[in-house]
Amino acid sequence: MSGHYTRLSRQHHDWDINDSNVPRVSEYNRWEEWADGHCRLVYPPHSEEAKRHASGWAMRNTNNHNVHILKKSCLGVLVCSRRCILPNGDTVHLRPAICDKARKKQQGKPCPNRQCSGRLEILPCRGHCGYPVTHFWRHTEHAIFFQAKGVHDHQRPEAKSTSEARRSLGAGRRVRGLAVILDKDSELPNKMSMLNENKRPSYELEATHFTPMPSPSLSIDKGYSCSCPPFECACAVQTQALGHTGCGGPALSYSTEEWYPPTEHYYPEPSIPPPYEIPPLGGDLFPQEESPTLLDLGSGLIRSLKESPEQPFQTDWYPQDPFSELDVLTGESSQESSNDFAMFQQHGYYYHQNTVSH
DNA sequence: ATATGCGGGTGGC
DNA sequence: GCCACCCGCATAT
Ligand SMILES: [Zn+2]
Ligand SMILES: [Zn+2]
Repeated sequence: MSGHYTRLSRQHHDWDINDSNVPRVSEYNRWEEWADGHCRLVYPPHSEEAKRHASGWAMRNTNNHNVHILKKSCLGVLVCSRRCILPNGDTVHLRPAICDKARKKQQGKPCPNRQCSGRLEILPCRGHCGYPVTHFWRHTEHAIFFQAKGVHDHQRPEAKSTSEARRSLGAGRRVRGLAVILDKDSELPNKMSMLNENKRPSYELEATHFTPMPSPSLSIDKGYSCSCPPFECACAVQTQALGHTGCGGPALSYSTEEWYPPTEHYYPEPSIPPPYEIPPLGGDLFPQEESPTLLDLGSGLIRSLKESPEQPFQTDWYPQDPFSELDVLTGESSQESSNDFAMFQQHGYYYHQNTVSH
């Protein structure tokens, strides 16, 4: 925080969140809700969003055992197991709850598209060497540094505001209005006898949410290298140059004390296939009882174990809550009855450890 | 109830 | 040691 600084008229990220000394910038980036790709941004110390470590992506705290740097990892997106297309052409891409307990309740719920028999499931993020994209936050007197690693290989979840709106609507009272659009049975509290199996989440309003494509951004990254296999990895991608969303802000001049030599080497991996596609219907991935439905979750232990080999990196969906199925999505429609078991195991694994690695 | 953070602890490499 | 994660606990909405 003191001493001399070397002026670098270079570009914005010549620093790394792990550097012992981060630069003192003279210009800040504007808030980037959907920062994607390997990027580094510097926000003003009073930026509300930055102070909240917010993001459009559903990021959860992770324990990196580093009190100076907050680390978060992406939870992916909540999609329909059948990848259905809504009447308006949109797809289901809800926001995974950050709270573990709430997230577990989301899974297995019926697809909000009442014409669809699918169920909601988490599409884990594997944008960083097969692992979830990570965000790092570091505060200094003069700025809040942000660094992301990896390229989301899934659609953007609905905005946080939308998610919150829904939650507040459905939580306390009976879902009305929006939910009614596509939803019908949810209107009736229908006693608690029924499992949330029948109640569709009040996610209908998602139907109008626009979807900006996954994050196909392909670009060259400078100053960043990834050690994962060329195939299947796009960690090194830096969205910055995209006019789109990635990060990258306009030049930001600042001075710093150190600068590490960038190691050029990235993998121009083609974008990930869009998660949204015409519903296979036929050879679907989930033959009905195979999908992580509520019931399945109940006996999920078995399921996850036997299917795990398929996924070298399954982030988090560890079906272990035998009751998650009975409950509803988020506050959706608090069935005033079935709540007892809800208070089962609640945790919210937030992990974070050391910061950025490669 | 859910969002966020914290931090000890485990297990793999 | 690094790192992804588990898990209980605390605080604020
Ligand atoms: Zn569907
Ligand atoms: Zn992601």
